[in-house]
Amino acid sequence: MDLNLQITSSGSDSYADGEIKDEQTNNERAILCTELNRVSAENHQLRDLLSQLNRNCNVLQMQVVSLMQQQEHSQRAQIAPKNEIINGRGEERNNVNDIVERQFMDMGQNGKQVKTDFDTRMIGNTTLYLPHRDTNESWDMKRLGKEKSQVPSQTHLLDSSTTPKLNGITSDIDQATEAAIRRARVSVKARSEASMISDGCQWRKYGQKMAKGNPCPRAYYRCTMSASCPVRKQVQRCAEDRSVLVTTYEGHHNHPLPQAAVAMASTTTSAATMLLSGSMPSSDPNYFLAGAAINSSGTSPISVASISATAPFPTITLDLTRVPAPGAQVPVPALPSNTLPQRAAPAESTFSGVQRSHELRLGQQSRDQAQKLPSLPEASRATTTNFAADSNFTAAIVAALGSFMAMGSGHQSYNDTQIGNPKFSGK
DNA sequence: CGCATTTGACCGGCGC
DNA sequence: GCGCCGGTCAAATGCG
Repeated sequence: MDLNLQITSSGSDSYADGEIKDEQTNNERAILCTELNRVSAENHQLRDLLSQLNRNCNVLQMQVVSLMQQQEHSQRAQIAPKNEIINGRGEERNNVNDIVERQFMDMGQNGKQVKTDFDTRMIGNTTLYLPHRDTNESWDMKRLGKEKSQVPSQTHLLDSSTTPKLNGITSDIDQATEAAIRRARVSVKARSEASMISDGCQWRKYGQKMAKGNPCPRAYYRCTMSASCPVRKQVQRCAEDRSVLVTTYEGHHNHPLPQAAVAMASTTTSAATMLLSGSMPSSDPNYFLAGAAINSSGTSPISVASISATAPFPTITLDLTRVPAPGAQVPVPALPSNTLPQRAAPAESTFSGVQRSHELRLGQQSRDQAQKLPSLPEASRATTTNFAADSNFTAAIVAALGSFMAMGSGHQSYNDTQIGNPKFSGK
């Protein structure tokens, strides 16, 4: 206002007009810059908030899983507490959990230091160790179970796989172990007509080979969410059953992951860690880790996860084709729908994994036969109980299964190359 | 035109 | 040393 008065009182009108316009332009520019800065700052804050919410969501998901496992265990312990005491399984489990907890402790310089990295929360009798809110924790989630003195403690260590460092914890793992973990592999077998299962990550195909003993070509992908991400995966159709897609993951991500990808990444890392924990019997070439869910007839166990020592690299296989799980009924917190990848899904290229497996069975069998399948709660209870022997890995597997089911509603694979499809010519 | 995929070449490990 | 095999590279090709 003052400026206008001064200018209008000057002698040169044309000069004054030009100056006024310049001043107005400068003012508008300054205002716009200020506004832009404000919006940028607000945007930054919102992103931080969103990131924090995602982390909290992951933490809560894993806590729910863990609590449900504990609940299941409590119920079973009430049903047959004597059996465990008589056959000594209770003691054995405690030993296992001691090992798990020791593994966790070993990852830090000492347990005390590790624990001080977390806030603690009490839910019932369970102590939860959460990452500090005010730090950019590379841990998506850590959880320690009940105190040792109580019935089977469960320790869930979820390597974030989303960041290069684990804030003073990974730094204590010697490099050889880290290298070994990188070489450890996790295979996922799932029924899918799509060329690739949706795991929430973005992949770029960098090669394809015909592998010996399988007429279907093997495709090689690398993660493209970060330029330096070391994660690779191989996708190949099963020779025996070409409706089954075998996806093998290697390495862990060194960048933040979308929530939809967290479960799989966690599974990979947890499996790798577990594989190297020495918990598997050396005498067994193929050791069925867990998931020996007994079906309703009580005859044939359904293997869900197995460890292979015969493969060139330590490999754990999750066989989702055998999980008799209809859709969303698994007692696993399905990921919220808003965590689904944004890419629109075409009609047919959706991964349905477990769900499709079940649908196929229903399509091939009569209703009566289908009803003979183990009911889900029954099967999952057995699975959960057996998994509890290695709870570190349990939560990750369960989370991965839940994630798959949540994604079953439709997500396009990153590319639509048909692996093993007749129209696809191998090398 | 830029980017993703394809595919032949290349490399290293392993067994003989 | 040689061949086989799995894995990766990179130029060519295709596609939107």
